[in-house]
Amino acid sequence: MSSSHDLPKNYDYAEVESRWQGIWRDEDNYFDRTSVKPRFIIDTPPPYPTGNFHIGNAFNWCYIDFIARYKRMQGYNVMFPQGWDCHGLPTEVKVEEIHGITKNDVPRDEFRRMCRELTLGNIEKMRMTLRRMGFSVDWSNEYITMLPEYYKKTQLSFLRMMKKGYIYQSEHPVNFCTRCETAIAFAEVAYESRETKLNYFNFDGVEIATSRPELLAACVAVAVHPGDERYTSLRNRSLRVPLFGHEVPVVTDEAVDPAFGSGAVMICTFGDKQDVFWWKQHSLDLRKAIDRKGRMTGIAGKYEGLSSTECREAILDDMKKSGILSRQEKLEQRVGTCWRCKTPIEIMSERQWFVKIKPEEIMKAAKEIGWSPAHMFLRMENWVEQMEWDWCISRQRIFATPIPVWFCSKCGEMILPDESALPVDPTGQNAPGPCPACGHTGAVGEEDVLDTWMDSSISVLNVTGWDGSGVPSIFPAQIRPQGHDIIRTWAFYTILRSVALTGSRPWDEILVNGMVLGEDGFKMSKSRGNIISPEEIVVKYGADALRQWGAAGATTGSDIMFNWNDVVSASRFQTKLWNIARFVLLQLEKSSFDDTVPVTALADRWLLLRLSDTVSEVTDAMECYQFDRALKAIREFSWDVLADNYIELVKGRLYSDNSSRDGACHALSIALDALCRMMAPFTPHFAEECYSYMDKGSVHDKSWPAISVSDEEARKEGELLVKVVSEIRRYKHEKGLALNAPLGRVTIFSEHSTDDSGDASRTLNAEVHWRADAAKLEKVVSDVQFNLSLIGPAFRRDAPAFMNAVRSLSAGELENPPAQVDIGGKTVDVPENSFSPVYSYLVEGEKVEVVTIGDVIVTIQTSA
RNA sequence: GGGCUCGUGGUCUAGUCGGUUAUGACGUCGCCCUUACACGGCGGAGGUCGCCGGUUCGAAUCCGGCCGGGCCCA
Repeated sequence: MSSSHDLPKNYDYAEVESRWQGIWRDEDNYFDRTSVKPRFIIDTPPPYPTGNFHIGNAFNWCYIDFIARYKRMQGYNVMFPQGWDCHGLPTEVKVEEIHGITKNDVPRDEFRRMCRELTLGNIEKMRMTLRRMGFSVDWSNEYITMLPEYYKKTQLSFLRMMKKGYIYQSEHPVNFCTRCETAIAFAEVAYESRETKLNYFNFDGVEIATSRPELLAACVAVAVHPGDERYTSLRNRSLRVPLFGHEVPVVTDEAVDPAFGSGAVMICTFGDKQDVFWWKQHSLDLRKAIDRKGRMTGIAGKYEGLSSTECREAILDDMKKSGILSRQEKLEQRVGTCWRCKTPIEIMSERQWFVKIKPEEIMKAAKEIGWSPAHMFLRMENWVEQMEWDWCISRQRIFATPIPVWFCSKCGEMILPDESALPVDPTGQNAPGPCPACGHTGAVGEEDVLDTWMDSSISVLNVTGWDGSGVPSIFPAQIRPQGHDIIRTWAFYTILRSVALTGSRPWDEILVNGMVLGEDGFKMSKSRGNIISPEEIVVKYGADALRQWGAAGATTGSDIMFNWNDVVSASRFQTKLWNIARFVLLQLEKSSFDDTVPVTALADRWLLLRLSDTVSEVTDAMECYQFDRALKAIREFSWDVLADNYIELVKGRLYSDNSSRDGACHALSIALDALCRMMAPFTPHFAEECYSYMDKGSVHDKSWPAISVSDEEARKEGELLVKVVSEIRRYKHEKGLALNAPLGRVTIFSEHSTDDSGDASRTLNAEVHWRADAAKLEKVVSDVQFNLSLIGPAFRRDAPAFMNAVRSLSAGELENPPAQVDIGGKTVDVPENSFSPVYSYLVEGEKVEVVTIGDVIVTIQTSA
């Protein structure tokens, strides 16, 4: 195949990446349902098809792809599916915008068709980005939640959960967005700080403070603290609501804060969650003053039809006119808003569908899952512990999975479809049969649709093949990778649904990634103008450089700032590695070598030992999903160990015809092979390109490197060799010599006799002698070095005294330590190896320069 | 107000179940175009590890308090 003679001098990421993307086949990444290999199933987050796969998605997918590729190389049968979570409001709004209509201008079916069409186009755009990033997605397991084969499973799961008693219908206060005209769940409420006014007014003789005067018509009671002396006379009385005139009771409740406002509170249905609590607690009336569109209702009398803001102004005006408004104060408050459109939410009592939350059940499963990083589990725990209301799953929208239910128009009995008839759309289809209760044949289809989390929270059931007939044999999945922003939604709902439908946890592990921040350290947003798209980066530096940023930019789980520097340095590392590969491949091809002989030269053994260290470090890091640690170890080995030290050491041998060349070639070929394999999950295109020149097929079919060398002698002597070379480089630098300038004679006195195969000599351009005998130098003990990790535990508070005693020993005693020393009148044993002498060397006669490396002496005779 | 999390050279960042000289990148300064690489090599400068206190022979690391950022929730 390719010969390295064709190796281009520069690495052209754009050409290489698009070439391999054209060569790789989708089938290579398919999950094999018949395989006997251990399985590794990933519950990939299905993104919302906005048409724009943003950098936060890219970051998340980088982690997934690192894992998928690594696991394949470790022999797993990997499923890396790709889903699309289609339903929801943003698409409806976009369609209304594009076609210049509102959802009610066209038939339901027509509106859904428009939404589907837009969504399919957006999915196609996002697929392109996924491919351009080199993600090894299993396209045979792609799913699109708006298509019948998926949402019939959503409907099936709904029916099953209803049968098991998890789903019920009831009138209950819910969070309601009056702009979207739909109920939303607590998880979809965002909170914003804002300043409003606290209005004090005369409420039938009692001063009341309220921030929501527009709800006066919905006032159903006045509450005071039972111990509040100011209001003892009010107990068991009723008051007349100003402007409206209806009578409301006075109730007492511990939850009233006497210090807030006037200490008397009006309870409305509903101003906030506390009102709901009181309303239930005291069995109060229900007065709906605001309708689904945010307009005042009939009970608001002359204010009927006004928006709540208009009504607020009008009521305050009227209060002023009638002289009951006494004063207004500024008030800081956190107001709940719709997370999609930021409209303040209202709490309204509506007939809705709910899923029962069973905190113990969810926590039990959540605890069985391995959380990385571990502290992310606390977010789940905190969320579950403070859940007060059940999950409202019904929405008053159109583009969503229909709730598969009809109601008998005569007796109101619920009519359910047969599971085999799914999917169904009750707004466009007749009921499956007569009413089971009264036999009547007329029925009305449910118009409400399901929350889109009802679709996406069964992603793992879908990919594992759940069809209601039992728990799939490949369930649960092995891992859920996702961001920490959706722990309380997607992770929470998925656990809930898995437990409800299968009785067990959805995944073995969950890996939580951080958020991507802009270069300025803030969340990326249009208004800040700090958005950077994956495409933009890929065009400038390539997908592999962006992927390296994803791996090395931050420790797993923490937020990551986008940073061009990291992308640039990633790209430089590729250039460096490309040049290393080029050099190695040219050497390997220059002349044949015998790769069957054992590697014997010191430098070669040292390289393989360091490679073995690197493989175990990288493997360990990958197993813990610490991608930054893994890539860092690879970079250090490549750049520092291999390029700057090893290659420089063995160039002399490589350029020779000597048989000692074989060992170096062999070591280089092992190192390059292993490096390509370890880089494959991170930079699949780059690794494949380098590997292709080795004529061994695709690197992505290869197993993860397994190199295990334990050669402590090579470590010790190799480090010395490297250290000698680097010290003499420094020496040359200090003397103003060029690094390749001839140096004369270098003698290394080390107690371990070392054979470096002449590598040091050729590298330093000097005559190098290794000698095991003592240097003929005057050696003087000049200092002492302590081993604190030994002295500390042994002496505790006496450690300083011990060290002082040692310092005052004679030179001879420092070299041959006494068995005991006196410290402050006490005699203590001297632990072995607790200190060692530091030597200086005095030289007589010849002009010899001395460099010391620990207890090794290196002399340099510059005059030839 | 509560929970979680972070604060490390100019910038970003690793390390955090205590141990000798605190990691790397970018930037910066000096020397070097040595036949893989100047997107390079070699060498240097630059840090009170947010502040205060405690535990300890020894603290970036453990404990307490404070200051400042972020996220989530009331």
